[in-house]
Order: sequence, then C-alpha cells, then structure tokens
Amino acid sequence: MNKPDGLSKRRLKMWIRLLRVTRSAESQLREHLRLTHDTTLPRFDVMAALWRRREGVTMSELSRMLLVSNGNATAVVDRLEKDGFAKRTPLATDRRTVHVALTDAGLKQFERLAQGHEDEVNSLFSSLSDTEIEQLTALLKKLGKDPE
Amino acid sequence: MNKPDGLSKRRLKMWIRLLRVTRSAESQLREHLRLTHDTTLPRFDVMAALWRRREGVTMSELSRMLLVSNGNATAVVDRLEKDGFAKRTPLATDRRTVHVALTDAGLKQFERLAQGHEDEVNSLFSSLSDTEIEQLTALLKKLGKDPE
DNA sequence: GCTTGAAATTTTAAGCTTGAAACAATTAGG
DNA sequence: CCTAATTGTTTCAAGCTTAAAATTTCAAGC
Repeated sequence: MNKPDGLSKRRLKMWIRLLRVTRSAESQLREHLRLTHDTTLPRFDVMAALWRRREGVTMSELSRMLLVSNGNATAVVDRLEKDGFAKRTPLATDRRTVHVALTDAGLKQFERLAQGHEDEVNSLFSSLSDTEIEQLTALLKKLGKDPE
Repeated sequence: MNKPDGLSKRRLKMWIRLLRVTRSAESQLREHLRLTHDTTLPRFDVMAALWRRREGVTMSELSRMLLVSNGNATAVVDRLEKDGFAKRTPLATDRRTVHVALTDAGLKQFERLAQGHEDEVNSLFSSLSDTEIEQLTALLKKLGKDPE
C-alpha cells in the first residue's frame, strides 16, 4: 500500500503547503498590525512600497510592485490619503499620471510600524536556521525568475 | 560597500519573496479557473475540501481546513449552495451543527475542474526539479510544525 | 429544572480585491 | 493635423475576507 505520489501530485501538495504557510503567516502579521497599531496588512504593504521608493511612484508602478490590480491600489491609497498618510501629486509632464508618496505623518507612522513588523516576521520564521533561510530563498528565487 | 544583511533582514526579504511567489501563483490559478470554468479560487478551495471529506464536514472544520474565518466559510458555502453545488444538512445529534457536502452536481463540477487545476499548478512549478520540490516541501513542513 | 457558560453558526459593517468599463491624456501613423 | 491605438487612472459591481456581535443550542453545576 501507500504508493508514492507522482511528481505532479507532489507538486500539488507542495503548493497547498505553500499556501497554508503563507496564509498562516499573513494572518499572524495582520493580527499583530491590528492589535498594536490598529491598521491592516494591505495598508502596511502600500506604505512599505512608498517607503522604499521615497521619491514617489505612479499608481501603476505601485500595483505592479504589490501584484495587485490598479483598482485595488486606488482604493487603498484613497484610504491612506483620507487619513493623511499618503499624498497624490499630479505630474506636470504627463497629466494622466500621478505620483503617490508618503506624507510626513505617513513616514512617521511607517517607522513606528516597521520594526515591530520585522520582529514579527522573524519570530514566524525562527524555526528555520540561517542555512535553511538561504535554501528557501534560493528556491523562491528560482520560482520568481520565469514569467510565472 | 554592500554589507551583507543580518539574519533578521534576510528573513524579512525571504518573507517578501514568499509572498510574491504565492500571490503570483494564486493570480495565475484564479485566471485559469475564471477563463476555463467561470469560477473562482475560493469556491475551488471549498469544493476541494469537500471533495477530500466526502462524508461532509461542519462549518467550523471547513474554516479550519482552509484557514479562513467562519463568516467567510458561511459566505462561500452560501453561494455554492445557491448554485446547487453544495448542500447543508442539519445534524440530528446537535442542532447547532450543520454538515456541508458537495451535491452530485458539485462532485461532477469539481471533477471537471480538478485535472486542469493540477496541470496549472504543475506548469507553475515546472522550474523546480524533483529534488527541489522535496527540499521546498521539507522546509515548508518545518515551518508548518509549530503553532505558527 | 435553572442558570451560566461555552460552542456552532450566521449576521453585520467595514475594508479588500478583482476584472471590466469608462475617461482622460498621450503617442503614432497617415 | 487628425484619427486610432495606447497608456494611466478611476469607477463600478460583484465577490471575498475579517473581526465582532448576535443567535441558537448544548452542557454543567447547582
């Protein structure tokens, strides 16, 4: 009994496992953000992207960075803007385009969030050794390469 | 220049990579389901869970299996039920509890979906060799162990 | 039997997310 | 120039998702 799975089934099971690990981590990070700073993961993700690109990004760049639809980016930025954490600036050279950036309040807010978030990620992956992190990273890099 | 990151930063970057790979795969799978069968990933996930547990599961079990809130499970099952793919059966021994199961139409529908979905997953992870799949699975298993 | 607490589910409000449609502005070709 | 195609963004409808509140039922302890 217990015939070993074919490659195809093993890939499928691996995918399900991957999904579970990711979901579970997301859920933990979401809870942490909610409890400690009354905010959400999508908001954090947008703020992190705007932090990395301090000079400002277009809405399209933003949605490409986060792999979300542009309608989605619009909605999250709308809410951040309403709360004074982000700001849209029309671009003189191309009036279709808009630059989004963190406000001062947004920068401060992100700085308050960032370390706690990093600590949380760390504790989520503490069961992996230094080497294992490298292995996992290498595998993920390989997956990220091709068109996907 | 280019000081190597500390473990903490490498963990953080690894997490971001993990998230990107997962999102990108999800998006591909979602598109496939939409184009070929006009359905969605959450519906597929619920149907897959009900397929695995043919005898029926309670709503709580279902949400635990999928790592989603029970309100979420309720909503998706509502829609599946409306379309005739799932069915709720009250449990005689405990009137709080309800068993959910696929209907015949649900079973047939899932069978139509499953192979295509598996093929899609396969093509998504085709860049990993047999050994690499095993490695990745082992690392994910390690992550899945603890409370998370 | 009551009451109190716990468990299973649904409901609700708010926010997230998508894909498609609508709009506006730019670019390219004639 | 003008038109057509393209690009950047928003809007929209539908569905997804969560956390919290509300409901219903069960289980224990008095």
